[in-house]
Amino acid sequence: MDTGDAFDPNCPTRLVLDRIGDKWSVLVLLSLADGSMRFTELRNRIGGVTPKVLTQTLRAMEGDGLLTRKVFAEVPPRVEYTLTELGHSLHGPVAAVTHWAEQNIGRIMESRAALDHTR
Amino acid sequence: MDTGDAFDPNCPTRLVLDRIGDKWSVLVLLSLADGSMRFTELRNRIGGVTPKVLTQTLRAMEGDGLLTRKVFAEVPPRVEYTLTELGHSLHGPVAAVTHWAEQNIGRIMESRAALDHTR
DNA sequence: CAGTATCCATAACGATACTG
DNA sequence: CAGTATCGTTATGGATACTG
Repeated sequence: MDTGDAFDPNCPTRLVLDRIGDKWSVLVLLSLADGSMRFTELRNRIGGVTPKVLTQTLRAMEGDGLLTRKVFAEVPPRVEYTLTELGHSLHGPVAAVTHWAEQNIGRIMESRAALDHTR
Repeated sequence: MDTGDAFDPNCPTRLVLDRIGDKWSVLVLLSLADGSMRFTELRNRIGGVTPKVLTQTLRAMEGDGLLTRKVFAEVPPRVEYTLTELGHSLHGPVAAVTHWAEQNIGRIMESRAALDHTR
């Protein structure tokens, strides 16, 4: 089995799960899957995210090599965020989870409601 | 595209991602994939988790219908946690992500180190 | 346009001790 | 055995205002 080291505190699973666990990284990944976007484009596409948090998310993903940040020396400034090959390769697995979520959210909501009276 | 509603605040993606985003849910899921386990078994298998947090995790997953909690009226008490069909169905997508993590953790670590001098 | 800076609220997580 | 209770720390995310 390849799940053994998932219980190691230093395991890769933890690191990646921490990344996709935050609210915004997955949304950035899905947004950029179609192509490059600028900061404000991302901000508009992903409703509810503040610039501070979006910046944090982008910097973290850049640090992990999931995307690149390209600054154009223009006025007004332009910054393009683009998924790397590594970032694209994560899209498939993440899409599998989001697809599962869409398929099964109904059952989850039913379970949440149904358990109340048994507790 | 089926990613549209991922940007809806009430979207299923958010709910599921919040669940697998916490440190322990995925480890519980992976642990129970092989079969039922008792509370203390889980606690020993998943190093570093406190009883309080493990209980919280199990209750949340039970509420979502991912696992069942069966209490045996015995002395000493025995409680078995078992993955539901729904829980098992989530194992595949999650395993895809953990597998990706194991395959690509090396590149992530390299990126983290390489970016330092460019900032 | 693309961010930074500052402050704040919350909650996730952990340590420890105790109980049906 | 399988939790619960209490307390404390820290990390995350958000609101708001300002800047190169």
